[in-house]
Amino acid sequence: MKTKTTRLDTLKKIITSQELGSQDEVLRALRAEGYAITQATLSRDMKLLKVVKTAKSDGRYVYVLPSETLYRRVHSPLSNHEAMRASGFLSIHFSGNIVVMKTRPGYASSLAYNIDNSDIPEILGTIAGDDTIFLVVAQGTDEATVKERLFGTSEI
Amino acid sequence: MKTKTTRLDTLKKIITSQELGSQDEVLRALRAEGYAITQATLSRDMKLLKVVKTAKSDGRYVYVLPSETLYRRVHSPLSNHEAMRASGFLSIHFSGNIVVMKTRPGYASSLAYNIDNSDIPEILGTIAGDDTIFLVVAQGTDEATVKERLFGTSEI
DNA sequence: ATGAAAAAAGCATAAATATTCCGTTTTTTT
DNA sequence: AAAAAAACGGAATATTTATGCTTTTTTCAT
Repeated sequence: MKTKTTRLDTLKKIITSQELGSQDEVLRALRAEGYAITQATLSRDMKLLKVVKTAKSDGRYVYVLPSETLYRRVHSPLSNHEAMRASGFLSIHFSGNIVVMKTRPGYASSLAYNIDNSDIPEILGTIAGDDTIFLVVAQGTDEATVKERLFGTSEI
Repeated sequence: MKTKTTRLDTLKKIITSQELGSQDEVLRALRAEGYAITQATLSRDMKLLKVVKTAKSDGRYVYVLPSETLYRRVHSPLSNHEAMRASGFLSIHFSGNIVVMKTRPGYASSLAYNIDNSDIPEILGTIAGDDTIFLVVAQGTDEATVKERLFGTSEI
């Protein structure tokens, strides 16, 4: 389907899953997914999605989605422990029905995005900052269950 | 007022206090504060500070200082009440294991950053918006303890 | 289905931003 | 204190991004 909405979804997927530093690169990624648009349109799409270009510590630039876009539903199951590490995950702590996850700086929103989209019933919702995610879990859910759901094992 | 550090501080101040949409505008604001630099330098400064340009809903662009970079260099051990005031702190309220702090507009992320870096074990994590910070504390931690840790006294 | 109106997207270009290539200053090392 | 190394920043320029204008496509009310 080549509608604008699916293109925007694809764009979001591309931006969260790859580290691209210019609109031309993004454009190529979009082409690879079957969306042939011009840079002008991409610029407008990005403005719409409020995508920002930010500097990484290694001197390169990357596009990132702001947390507003966190609450969208796309379909991508959440990954295993390896993928968690790759996603900047650092630590997890529990306090009542709140889970606090720490990530490497800048990684919180994309990880939260993935968690959101993994549709784990016990996880009611997430809020992400720059390097911290708050996760509200259903009443009565215990640590082991959450870890099991998130990582595939409770041994974290 | 001639060092790079003070210039960066001024830049941060300008970016958090005004809504500027192009480096030229920022450049003029910097000139008004006595820093005559070129766009090239500003671009480098912004890269350093990880400033991002983001779209507002009204179609304009604004520069934003991400919380991660906000206080990398500013290091105040927020221990006393004075320091808290200087950091924009307004109020604190408790609800179970969640603490809600209010700050003057724009100060939340910097204060949260300082709290994060103070490594208080009872505080599991923080998330900041513009003038509000959510803080999750470890189960069983009481108000007095949190205040003691944050302010050096529980009399706030 | 048809024409009017709105939305979307392309093209060309303006505007904005990043970087290369130096000369200069500051800091560090010996 | 001289030599070496690193940091700084400007001018010019390359690169990137935004947008005015126009055409095409879609939507919607008859």
